Amino acid sequence: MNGRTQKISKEETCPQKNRTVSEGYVGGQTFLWITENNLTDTNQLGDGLLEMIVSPSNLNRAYQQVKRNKGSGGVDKMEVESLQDYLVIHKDELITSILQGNYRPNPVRRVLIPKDNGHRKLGIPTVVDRCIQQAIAQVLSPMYEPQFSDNSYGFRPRRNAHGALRKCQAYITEGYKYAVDLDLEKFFDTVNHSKLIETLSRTVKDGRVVSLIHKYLNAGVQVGSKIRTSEVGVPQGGPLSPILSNIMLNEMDKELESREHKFVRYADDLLILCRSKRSAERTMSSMIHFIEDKLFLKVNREKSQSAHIRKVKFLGYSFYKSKGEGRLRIHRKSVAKMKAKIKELTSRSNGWGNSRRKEVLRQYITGWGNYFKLADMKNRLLRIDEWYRRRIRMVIWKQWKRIRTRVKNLIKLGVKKSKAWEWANTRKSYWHTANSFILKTTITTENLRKAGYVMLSDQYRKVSIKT
DNA sequence: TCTCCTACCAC
RNA sequence: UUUGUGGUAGGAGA
Repeated sequence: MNGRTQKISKEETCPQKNRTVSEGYVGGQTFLWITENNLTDTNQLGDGLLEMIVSPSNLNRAYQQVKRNKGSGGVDKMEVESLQDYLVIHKDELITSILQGNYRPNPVRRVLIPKDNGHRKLGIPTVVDRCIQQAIAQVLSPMYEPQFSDNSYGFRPRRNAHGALRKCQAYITEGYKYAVDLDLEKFFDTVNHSKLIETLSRTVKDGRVVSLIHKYLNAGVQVGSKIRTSEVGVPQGGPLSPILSNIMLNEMDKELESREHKFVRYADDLLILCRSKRSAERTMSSMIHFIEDKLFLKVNREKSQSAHIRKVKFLGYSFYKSKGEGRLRIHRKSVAKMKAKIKELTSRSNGWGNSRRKEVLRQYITGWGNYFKLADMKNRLLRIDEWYRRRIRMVIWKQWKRIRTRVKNLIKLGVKKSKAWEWANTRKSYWHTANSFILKTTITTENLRKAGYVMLSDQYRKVSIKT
């Protein structure tokens, strides 16, 4: 199964490794291996932002990123494998049409993916558009990073969910026991274009860049063979979308900061910490007002609440306070999800082979345990482990039961008793060794306790890294 | 120490 | 069945 991937990586890494052979005649641009065939036009680098975006080094980095992600194609069905060939041929006309302002992005391909409730709408741009969007994002990111809030953690370099959770924990320790949990309804679909463009042009002074981004917002979606225009929303699926969402919601962050609220935001998930129930309620209604009237976004009132910190769910965790300190625990929905997944992996994965099943389980458990390692849960860890062991035993028992009924049927049909039981025992020992192997080696206390130890060492690391 | 690749997890 | 960030494990190399 990994023969294919090895082959691909060999084929694709070789030209990159060998790129230095051309160093002699292409001078300073050698590291841009897309352009090494035709780089007569590299001295168009000005100080304009658009020129920075279409500069060979930036476009090259963007291309590399798009290729690395190995996403599927957009409406033109071009895949990332053929992207390089396309770019070396059409790079010049692409760049000039972008610079002249007559580049028209393709509409995005509509893909629906199942979510917990309902489905999520994705808009997948063509691979070429993903490159250009990535190039824009790469230039915008360093411009915006300094002005983004310290309390915003989603979609940002060197920031993660764990940082957001640590911050919540710190606020709770400081005595903020009530929280406003605001859920922005279908955030990506409801972004108001003119508000976003207005916010954008406050920082992005190059009007051509703003207009290019505007074109991406207006590119529309293709459903079947029809192209539908998009007056609101930013397509969920483009490299530009995450930073645009942060640019939009940075306005909200600034408002919260000017009101001196304690808050933590992860993408469109917002938690405002308050000292009292009354102030939480007041904050919630005034922030809903602000978000809907000033930012023209919609707040999902059913999912939003102001409540004691024990009741809120944030990034898969929930909170409580013990001995004056804020603590984290795994929200029960996350535990339920994990159980469902393990159930699926242990029972419905027939025909996968045992080593494969063991490997998949190990990967899932380590990933899961690693994400939820911030939770205070020695007891919880052991409970999960116990549950898992019972689950495996049950699977073994069920299989044995199935074998026994089958043996009885065979005897009824006239098969010799000894022959039937001999067969049964070989089946039994097969299943038993298969499953007890998993029981012993995959998860168990060792693996889960390891997650607990990692948590402790991580606290040390966290202190030193996190300034 | 660093670079690159794969796989998985969370949001 | 997509994008982004971060994390974990494994592999190849100097």
